[in-house]
Amino acid sequence: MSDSNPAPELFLIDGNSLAYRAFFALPDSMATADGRPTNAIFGLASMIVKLISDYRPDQIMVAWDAGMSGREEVYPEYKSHRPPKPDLLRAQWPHLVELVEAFGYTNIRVDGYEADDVIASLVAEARRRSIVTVVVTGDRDAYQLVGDGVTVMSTGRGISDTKVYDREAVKERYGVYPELVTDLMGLRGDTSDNIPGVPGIGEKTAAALLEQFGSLEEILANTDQVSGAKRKQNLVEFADDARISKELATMKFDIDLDVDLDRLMTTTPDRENLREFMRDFELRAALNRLEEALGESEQLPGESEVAPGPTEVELTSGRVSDLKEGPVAVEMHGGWAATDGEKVVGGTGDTAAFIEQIAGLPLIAHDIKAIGGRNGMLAALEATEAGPLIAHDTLVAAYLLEPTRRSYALDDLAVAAGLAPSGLDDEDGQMSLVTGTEEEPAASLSPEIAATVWNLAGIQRPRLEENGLTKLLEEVEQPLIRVLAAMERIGLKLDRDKVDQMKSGMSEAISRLEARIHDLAGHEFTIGSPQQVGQVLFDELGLTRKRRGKTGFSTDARVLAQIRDEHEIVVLIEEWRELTKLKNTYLDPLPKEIDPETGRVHTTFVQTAAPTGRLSSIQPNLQSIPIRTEVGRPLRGCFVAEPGNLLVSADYSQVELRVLAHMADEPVLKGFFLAGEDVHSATAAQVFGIEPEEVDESQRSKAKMVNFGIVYGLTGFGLADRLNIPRAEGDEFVRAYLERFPAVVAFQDRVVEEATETGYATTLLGRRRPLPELRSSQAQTRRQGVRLAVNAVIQGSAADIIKVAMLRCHTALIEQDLSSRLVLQIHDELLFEGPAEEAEPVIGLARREMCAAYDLEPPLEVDAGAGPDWLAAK
DNA sequence: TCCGATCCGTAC
DNA sequence: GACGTACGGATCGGAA
Repeated sequence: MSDSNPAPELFLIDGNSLAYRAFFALPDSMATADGRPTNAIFGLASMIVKLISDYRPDQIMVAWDAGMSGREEVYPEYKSHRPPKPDLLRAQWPHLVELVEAFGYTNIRVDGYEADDVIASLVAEARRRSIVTVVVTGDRDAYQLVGDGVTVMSTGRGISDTKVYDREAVKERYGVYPELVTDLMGLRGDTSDNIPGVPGIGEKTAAALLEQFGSLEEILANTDQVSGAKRKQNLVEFADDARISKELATMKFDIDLDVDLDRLMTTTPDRENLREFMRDFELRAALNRLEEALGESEQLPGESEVAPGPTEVELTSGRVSDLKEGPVAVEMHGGWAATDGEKVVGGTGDTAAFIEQIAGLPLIAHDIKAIGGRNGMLAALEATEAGPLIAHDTLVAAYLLEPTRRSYALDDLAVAAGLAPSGLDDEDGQMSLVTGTEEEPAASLSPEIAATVWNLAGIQRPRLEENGLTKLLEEVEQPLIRVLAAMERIGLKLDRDKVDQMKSGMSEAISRLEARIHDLAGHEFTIGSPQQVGQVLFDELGLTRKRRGKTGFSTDARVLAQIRDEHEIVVLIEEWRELTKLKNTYLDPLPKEIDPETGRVHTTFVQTAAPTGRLSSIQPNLQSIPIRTEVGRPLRGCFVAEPGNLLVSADYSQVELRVLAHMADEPVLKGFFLAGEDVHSATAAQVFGIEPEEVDESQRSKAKMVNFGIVYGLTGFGLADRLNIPRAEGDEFVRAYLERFPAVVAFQDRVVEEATETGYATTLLGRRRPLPELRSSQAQTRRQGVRLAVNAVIQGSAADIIKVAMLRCHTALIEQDLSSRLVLQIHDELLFEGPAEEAEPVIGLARREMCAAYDLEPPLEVDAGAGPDWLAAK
């Protein structure tokens, strides 16, 4: 917008558009403490606050859909493929209207009409009264309204990035002026509204044609002059579609609104009402910004925990010693910077000196493990006399507060907390500075980042406290950062020669399989394409279709196993899949991960990936190295100890079932473990009502699946599907199991009840997973919530336990002056490497520390072994 | 050419 | 129409 434009007076918001945008842009985990979803409410509130803060408008009006404006009569398919409103959005819908009321602004809906037509008619009215108007929407049709005192503020991917379009901006973006926007839409269509347009004509082509001919009708009248035979033909063939599409995209300016704009322009917000509403929905950040914008800093009860800290960043010097005593927020991307909450110090060079200075200080940082890479800040601090002291990691804290967040990028967290973004781009967890400019070199952002980290930490502290997460953070997750960093640094040796040996002959074997498969199919096809495999198996060869997915019939391993006898091609495809999987996923990529510096592979553990509390492993993922099949298992043997060293593997026996027995206080299940019985056989004996010694392998295997299923939130249907038995039998199994273990049922009920009540499931160590699903109006979603709740508690508690075990093992190794070290964690297994002579003591140490990690009833048990490679160690 | 959705398969 | 949690490879189709 140019400077000469007068200040806007009226903002017209397309409520439907904004609500949907906000809903999909913001995490659906966003909810009040009692579990009511708020992401759309927050998004709309934020937008209104932004408008107030940036423009001080005289009036804001929000229009809502109340029909289709008759478009469905012109074109029955209009918006017909839209999925129904998601439950979590539906739940918020009435409150969106309330929100606008609480602001004291006007909701407007006209029966039978869509929001954008209401807006168009309001725009017409505003024009007549010379009111400068901004239309706020994510709907691109609205550009037709631009001009003559009217602009369109368009919301982008996030709700916060907006752009205001005037005539020239529309032309620049779409290649046409506003009056031709509907012609453009007619040509290109709009998939989101199910408007067809002309095939093969996209935005660029449409704009070029309009440039050339002047209008849609001119184009359609002169198709003979259009270049390209196919395009010409399509224009003739789909001319009517284009006309209908244009009509559908054309907004109605002539709805009888029956509103007195002049009177509405003078309404004022009721502030107390608004505060009450925002408090109820816990929209702290939006409220804070509003208060700030309105220059009223009066604090609300319970809202006094405002972050201290530097709001303006000004470098005072380049020495950390100029900071006062206490925690410092540190940053080291590009340049370096540190702040004590009052002043910020920073510089560009000599990070080594900086590290020296912060050693031993309580540090606040965002993802300290990643700062400077694997041999970065933490490694350097470990090498100093005083070592690192992690007082607060904003990444890990954010994860405990909101374990289902999609993004933990610093600026996303900052913005969500109501802070100004720092300008850092750490989308993929790898922080990098946004592109600097000539005047503003990128490195100069370090001070802003440090200040943002400090402020964010200040907001997180009281929230952690309120949610009982401080102890978990300070005693488990943050200490674990150093352990994980050490594991990543040490890495694990991969024997390249052994991998090459496994690979030898594999390409030839795959080629032979391919040739035979094509031969049997009678033609060549892409075996790697499930779609084409499905066509060959089901359409051409007529084999039995089992399950179907979104796009076609499934060809996954379980289906293939079931139709193995119907045609010899099936086994060949199974073999081809197994070999190509092994080669493409492991044998080919893994050797590339060997670091030339160390000769070892160094995974990265992600502490914030799984909402249950589990770790994940990436680049490479060493938590999914094959072990179950003959073909894959030898790969474990390729991971070896250095000469003179051994690997020690120690894994919990049935940790999740023990956690279940403990938490459910289930006497029979506990009895199995206490008596040292085979839990699956014992379960089978119970469920089938026979003696343990009578249990056959098939019965044991079924009981095993049930046991696993319980941990995952068993259903009869799911079990039947997996055991390949009728639905009724699956139900019967589940019924028989639950009848024998009534305490398990009580436990599940308890978990679900508590989670429904509080909005989250809680593990042994107080880790929380929000479960908005349980409050859904849809039964299917609620059932999913039940499964998630049960699983979050069991899997999450097991994750808690092994994290404690890792800390204990790490500490014990150092205290006992052993040089063996942890190298991997695979959920219930710890892998160590060290001198061969330490193997026995390390096995003992691992057993002790892992068993002592948590006092369960039945107690934890550990199997451990040592060997020159990972396969031999188990 | 790139990116996201989908399917699939590996681990626990 | 998934009984949970991950990561990663391949294909495919749409957008650029």
